[in-house]
Amino acid sequence: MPGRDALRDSVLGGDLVFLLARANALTLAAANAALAEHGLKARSYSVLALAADGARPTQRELAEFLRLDPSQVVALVDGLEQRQLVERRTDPADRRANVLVATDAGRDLFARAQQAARAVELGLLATVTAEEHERLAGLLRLLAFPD
Amino acid sequence: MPGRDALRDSVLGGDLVFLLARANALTLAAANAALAEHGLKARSYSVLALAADGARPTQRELAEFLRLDPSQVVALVDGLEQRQLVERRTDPADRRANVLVATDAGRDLFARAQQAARAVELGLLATVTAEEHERLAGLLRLLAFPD
DNA sequence: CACGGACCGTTGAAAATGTCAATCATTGGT
DNA sequence: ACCAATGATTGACATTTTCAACGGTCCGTG
Repeated sequence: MPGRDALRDSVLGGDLVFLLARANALTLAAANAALAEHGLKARSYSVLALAADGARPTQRELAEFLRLDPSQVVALVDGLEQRQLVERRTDPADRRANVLVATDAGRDLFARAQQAARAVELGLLATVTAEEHERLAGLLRLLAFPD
Repeated sequence: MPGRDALRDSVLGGDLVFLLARANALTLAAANAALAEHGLKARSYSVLALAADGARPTQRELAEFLRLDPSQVVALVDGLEQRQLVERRTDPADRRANVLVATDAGRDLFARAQQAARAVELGLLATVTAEEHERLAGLLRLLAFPD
């Protein structure tokens, strides 16, 4: 029987793809748990966040940014729109496209949910200095946005 | 119309959970593409890896380590066993448990797949020094294994 | 020793996600 | 004015996730 962490010291222990997958699974679960009290999940929180800070993204931009199929964005936006947290406005510059805008209620909810999200993030990295925290974010950005 | 990266500079740009999700999605896709020529995906590669380096993990240990439901491990191991890459041996110390062992063919395939995996990882972090690469792995380990 | 509760692997079903093609309205270039 | 390309939407389909139930085994307690 391998000790509790014989596996951790195996080849996969240095495998970035695996570490990313596992870290993602754990943090996603933590985030979903914290967002649940606001009726959100990481996905809907992300959409609300982008709508709330005035970037006025189209659904296609949302899909690309969140790495979702456009049809998944439809469902996500439907949910938020039914709760009156977000509005679809047809883009005056391109009437095929919908631009997402948060309602006042949406911004309010986001502000509260964001605190929960921040608390989770700090909890996850409680053992690390703010400097290392930022370094991690920077390295992840490199992986998340390879230009 | 937000510039190509107005979204990137939004609140989510500093959201660790989001960055992890996106980085995971991209690296997973890259890894799956590279492993496909060996008939593997990231999941089956991980199982094979753990079987191949002699840790002799039980399926339950595999499930916990890979953050999968035990029933998913069944399917994964079934696939590898049918291809004779891996064997189930009932643990002599606990006859309820199966211990996973790679066959010679399994170890061979793993050796080849591992090269592909390493190449992907280096490609993903090509813009970064080896030191930063290792620092990233270390920080991810903190998130992936919060003890 | 026998019992009973806990645990391992397996199965099967249900729910959630992901992927894809087809469609309609609109755009932009020729 | 045409037509290929694009954004959103729908519906179908595959894959993945999650859960409950089961038979076999283990182990501590009576």
